[in-house]
Amino acid sequence: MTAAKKKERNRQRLVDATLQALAQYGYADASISKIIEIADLSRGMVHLHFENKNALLAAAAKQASEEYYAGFEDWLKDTPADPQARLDAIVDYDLSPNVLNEKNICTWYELRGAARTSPTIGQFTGTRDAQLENIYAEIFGVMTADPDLIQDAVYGTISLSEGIWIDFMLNPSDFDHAAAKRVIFKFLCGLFPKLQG
Amino acid sequence: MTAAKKKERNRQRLVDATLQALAQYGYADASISKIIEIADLSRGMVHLHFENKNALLAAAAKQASEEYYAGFEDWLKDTPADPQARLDAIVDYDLSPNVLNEKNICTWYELRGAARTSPTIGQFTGTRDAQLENIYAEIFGVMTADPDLIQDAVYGTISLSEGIWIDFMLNPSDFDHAAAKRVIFKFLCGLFPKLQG
DNA sequence: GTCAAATATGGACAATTGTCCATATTGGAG
DNA sequence: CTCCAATATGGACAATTGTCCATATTTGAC
Repeated sequence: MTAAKKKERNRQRLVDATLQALAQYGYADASISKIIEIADLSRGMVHLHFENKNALLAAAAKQASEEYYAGFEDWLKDTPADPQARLDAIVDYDLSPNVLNEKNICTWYELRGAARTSPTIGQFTGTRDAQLENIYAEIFGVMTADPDLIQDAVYGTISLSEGIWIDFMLNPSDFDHAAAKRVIFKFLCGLFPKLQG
Repeated sequence: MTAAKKKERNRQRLVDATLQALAQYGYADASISKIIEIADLSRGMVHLHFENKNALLAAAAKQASEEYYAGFEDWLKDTPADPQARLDAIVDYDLSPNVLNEKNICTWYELRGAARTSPTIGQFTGTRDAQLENIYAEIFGVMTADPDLIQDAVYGTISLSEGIWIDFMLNPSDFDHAAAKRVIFKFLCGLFPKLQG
């Protein structure tokens, strides 16, 4: 393996270890000591690859955000263009183990909390949120010309998903996939009676 | 002022300062140094009133939880018993500045994150959640006999409120009260067509 | 094989953390 | 007023934090 590849691999290990530490210990206790222990690398590596700890956290936030969309596009690539099918697929994706697993959800919760005091991290949590809004807005735009309805649908669907993720985080073992999907579609059907629930 | 009263007042200042520090700096940076600076008390006071820092955080979580319900009962005390009026009042309460203000929402977010690794804190965030479920379940129980519908309504309403609170936290200046209330009632009307909304 | 550059190691460092305690101040019963 | 217990102060303490650097190892061009 070339030197550049080895270096890149270690950088990646640091980012992955950071995400795991966030999920496992929370933002407050995701220290560099814990991160390098998970990554099985030495202390100096953080400084070699990143300006400081906050830059490492930002890189982790960036990756978490990008992973969501990479999986998203892959999940939807064979989905028909009609709104019903696409909504169904998106909701399934958001409730699939790709997205809805303890590590992902907890990490995201911690990063969002950190975003409040760290603009560098907020940049990445914010863009993920904005992208998701656009995706929903596009689909709902096919179903209605009423901009207020589109806005309500986007806002409601995202908020509802957000709340469901938090419920999952607080009580992963009790989580009821079917109920979650059913509730989201009950909301959507209330707004768009044409949809099948 | 008696000695006991002065002591109790200082204990209260510690708890209040803790909640403020959580909102202002986040759980990770809400150190004892910051807390006593906000409370304008000396370092040893934490140990006099609480076994350790975690007990102080737990007391803060307890108070935050209880304040929610104290305000809740006060807000609803003159509300008619019919479901429509009560739901309207509850949603208004959850969107009122009593509940939906930056300090409250940020504090709650931080405490919930901390609850994940601290059972002592989780105890209080958990009971608040459970109480809220009961309140909603009781109201929906008046509107339908279908237990599945009740469960979906409770789950959806709480998740949606939760998501809306997070949206507020992430973007308090852009928050649209009217839209939030409208979306919640669109959800409820989808489930219970009899509702006006 | 040689050697300079790139990469990695792990300890040093000041700053800050939560805990604890010796001391000072205050309150109120006698 | 006296004096002891209750309350409050602020510094000491080891542990841990994030940062930085001297040293070691590895890489790959020559």
